[in-house]
Amino acid sequence: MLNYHHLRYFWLVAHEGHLTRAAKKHNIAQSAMSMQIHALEEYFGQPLFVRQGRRIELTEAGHVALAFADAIFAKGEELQGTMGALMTPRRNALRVGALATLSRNFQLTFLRPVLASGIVIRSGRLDELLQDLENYALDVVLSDVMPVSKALPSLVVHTIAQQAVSLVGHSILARQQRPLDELLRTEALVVPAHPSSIRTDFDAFIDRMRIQPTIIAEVDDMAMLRLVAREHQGLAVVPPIVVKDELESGVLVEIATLPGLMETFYALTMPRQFPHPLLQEVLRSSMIS
Amino acid sequence: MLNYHHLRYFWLVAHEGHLTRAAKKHNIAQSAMSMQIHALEEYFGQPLFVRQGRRIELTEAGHVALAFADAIFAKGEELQGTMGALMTPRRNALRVGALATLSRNFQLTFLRPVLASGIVIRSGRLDELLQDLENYALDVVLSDVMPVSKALPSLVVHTIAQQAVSLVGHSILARQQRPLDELLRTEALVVPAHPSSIRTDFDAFIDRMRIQPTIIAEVDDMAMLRLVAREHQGLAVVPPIVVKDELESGVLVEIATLPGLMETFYALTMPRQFPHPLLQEVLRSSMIS
DNA sequence: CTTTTTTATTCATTTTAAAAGAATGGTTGA
DNA sequence: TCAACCATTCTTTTAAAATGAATAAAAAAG
Repeated sequence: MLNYHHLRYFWLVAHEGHLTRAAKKHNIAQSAMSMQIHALEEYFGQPLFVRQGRRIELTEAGHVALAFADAIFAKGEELQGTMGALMTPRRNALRVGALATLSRNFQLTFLRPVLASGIVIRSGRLDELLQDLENYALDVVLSDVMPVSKALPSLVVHTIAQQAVSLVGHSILARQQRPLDELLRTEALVVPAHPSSIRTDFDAFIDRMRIQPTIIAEVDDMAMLRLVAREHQGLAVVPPIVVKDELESGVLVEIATLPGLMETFYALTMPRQFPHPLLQEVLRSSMIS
Repeated sequence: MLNYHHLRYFWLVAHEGHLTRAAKKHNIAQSAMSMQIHALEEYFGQPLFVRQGRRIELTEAGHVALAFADAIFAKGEELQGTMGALMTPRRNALRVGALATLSRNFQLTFLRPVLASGIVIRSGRLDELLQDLENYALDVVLSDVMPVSKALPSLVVHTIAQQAVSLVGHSILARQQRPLDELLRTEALVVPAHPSSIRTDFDAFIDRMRIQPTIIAEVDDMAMLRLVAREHQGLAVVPPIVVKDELESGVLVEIATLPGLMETFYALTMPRQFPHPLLQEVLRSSMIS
């Protein structure tokens, strides 16, 4: 019978690339690591690692075994998460993590189909939320930045919406008739703070246009950005959905659209044996086809 | 960390339905079983079994856990099989198991696309071959009977060919002009033996027709059936491919087609993380679309 | 070219986890 | 009501895994 304890050590070392580092990282004597992995190699009847100088590298068999080990331990993690979720009182609720800086209106739009079915929303930083996603403490994370692929290789990225980014401000003078580059040069701007895909794209945009804008406020939270845009006499760089209410009531108007600037929204999930039914529902109704 | 040793015991007991029986079956003290499963329950924070009279039943959480355990241990088995396959000298060869009674011409037709790439063919009974398939000692099993689904729940069944079944015999008198039911009533017949899909269907056919044919030979091996058909003066119930050479040379002729009788060929495989490349090739070129 | 650092391996020893064995107690069905 | 069946619990034994120290091998530094 395959010894999963041996397999786990192999898996740890394979991902670390170094036996000693893996041992240190997990507070295990390196001798223990070495012996258990050798036991596994003996069981398989072939080496999984070859010593390549001061590091160890996977053999062909090692690569095959690692792929299986990845699958096996991913399932184990998912099992743990699912069992944990079964115990929580609101266990049928869809657990949503939302980037704290994300537009609340957007979150609402995304979640509207299942609002009545019970959901739990948590805000936080992307790394925190992804951590919880990985631990199956969350079912989905909403983000407007694509996480670096290295962070979580098994992540599933659903692109659920794209929207233009606009210059928004109070309706004064003949603002809407003035050309875009003049607006950007002369008006005081409120922009999303780094890191945010809008800001990154905006910086690239003004660099292309050779404009040095006057930025008087950088705000990472979209809800805050909305309030600042409402108070301020300058212009805000935001997707219209953020100031939806103000646009409808006429407090703010869309002065111009920033060409080529698109904000993309992602729903990030883990590959699941039993995907949350509500999650499938919202993804189906939100997917960009 | 999830203890896979505990999980395996849970898995064994869950499939057995009885703790004691599972323990006996695997030569483990029932106390050991009980304790390890309790450790798992404690780890999950909830019971996996409830005692229901003299048997134990899975809780809801238990059902969820079992589904994961199935997936995990299936992967483990596949890993073992793959590692074993890596060591064999002809490890790139496609390992084909063929029902011993299957037409050789059919096997050849199926395997022709990859004949040059190295293959290993083994004949045997279906249960033996399926056993080897499950242990990843074979990549594919060719059969003309659909295995009972209970035998191997995870089996993948590819339907790769269907062909008519004919009455074949020497070209004498005006055989080909006589009606089918007269042929079946008066001619001595050579037919495939039980169990075979052709024979089952043939029995149903003659029952519908209310015919009591004179069966003078029952042969399970198609190669043997071919020889018998060639020697014999009566008629053989076979798919034409079995006597392909004789039909082409004119030694035998197709007297009639048996309406509604179809032999179906299946390629049986296990779901694989790394399907054999040659297998994908032959399946692609053989699949009935 | 030698020394130092880093890293894997090996082995004897200790520690921990698992298995066995025996006794107990609850259900079920004859 | 009693015997058969089955799960649980406890103590003891056994096996597996972890440790710690010594060894060996390779790369980097001097």
